Amino acid sequence: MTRQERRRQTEERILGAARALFAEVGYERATIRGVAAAAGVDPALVMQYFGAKDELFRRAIHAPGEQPLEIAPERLADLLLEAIRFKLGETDDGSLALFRSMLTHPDAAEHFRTATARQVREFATGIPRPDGELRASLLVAISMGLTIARELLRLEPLQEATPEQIVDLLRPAFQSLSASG
Amino acid sequence: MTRQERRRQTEERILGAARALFAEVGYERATIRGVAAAAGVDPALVMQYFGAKDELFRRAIHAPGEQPLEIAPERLADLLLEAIRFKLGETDDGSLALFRSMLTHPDAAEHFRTATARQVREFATGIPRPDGELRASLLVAISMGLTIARELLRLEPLQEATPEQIVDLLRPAFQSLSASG
DNA sequence: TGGTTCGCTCTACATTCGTTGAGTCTCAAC
DNA sequence: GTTGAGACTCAACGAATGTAGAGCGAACCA
Repeated sequence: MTRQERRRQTEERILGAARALFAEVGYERATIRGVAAAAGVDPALVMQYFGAKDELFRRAIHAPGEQPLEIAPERLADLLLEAIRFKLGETDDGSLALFRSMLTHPDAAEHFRTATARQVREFATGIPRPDGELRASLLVAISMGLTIARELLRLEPLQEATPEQIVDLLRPAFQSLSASG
Repeated sequence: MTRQERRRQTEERILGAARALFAEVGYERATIRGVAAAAGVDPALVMQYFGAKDELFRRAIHAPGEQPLEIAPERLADLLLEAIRFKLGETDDGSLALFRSMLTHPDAAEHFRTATARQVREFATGIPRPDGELRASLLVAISMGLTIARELLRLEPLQEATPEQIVDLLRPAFQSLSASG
């Protein structure tokens, strides 16, 4: 194995450990030393590779292949429900790290705000109404609340339910919010 | 003014400053020194009165008159929407402090979990169905997501909308989730 | 094979935090 | 008016954290 490969591999291991730790305890309680220990590496190396804790976090929450989903104006509700069903149960640590930290870490909050604003505008094009953006915001708020309650707070009834069950119950709600008529 | 009154008043001032600071920046970033400064008091006094930071937080999030609302089995949706409309725009710092910190502070998470579990059981009695608890959990998750998005993250379209607008848009969703038929 | 680069570690510093114990000052009781 | 209690402050400690710089050892290039 070449030197460059080994270096890249170590960096990826640190990034993975960081993602997991940020997702588990949030930005403030996750320490450089903790990340380094989880990655089997010296804390100074983390600094050397990422410069600062903020930068490490920024890299950690940056999901690799996050392509925007297509919007068919009428089937928006179904598409969103599909996305939620997919995400529930298999939410990636990057997103969880962002969710976990966005209430206490200003950078995380800002990142989420801009990402959400883009998503809201995107959804809103599928809801041709004067209050389209508000409806889209509610859709985002609802799915955010759902992920937080189930994956982070681990509320019992939600955690035990299957994604299909949840999505079925949520369908009327999403349809009424995304109704274009 | 007697000595006891003055003492009580100081304690209340500290508690108010703590509530506000916890609500603004969360448990980890709020410091005893910060609370003390906001209350115009020495940090040591905060310790003397509350013993530890954890205890201060516990006292800060303990809302004074939080009586459980009555549940008329059929009008559950309307009652919940009423509660949401009331809370939106005038959410107390104690609740915001709890929301802000519950993803990163284990004690806050535990407090929220038990409070929510009780609330879910309460709502579930108004939804006589096999999946009543799951439906109730979804209702809680939705209103939590709404409060977080609007009051803590301050997402624009949500913040600009009036409580009435929001409640109106949410009504079908709540009715479908709390439908007892 | 000798030198140099580079991945990586060791040690340490400065800051900030929660927390503590001694001390000060004011007010109430006798 | 003296005394004592209690509200409040001062100064400091120990631990943890982000961060910096020097140094080590092995892999690469000549």
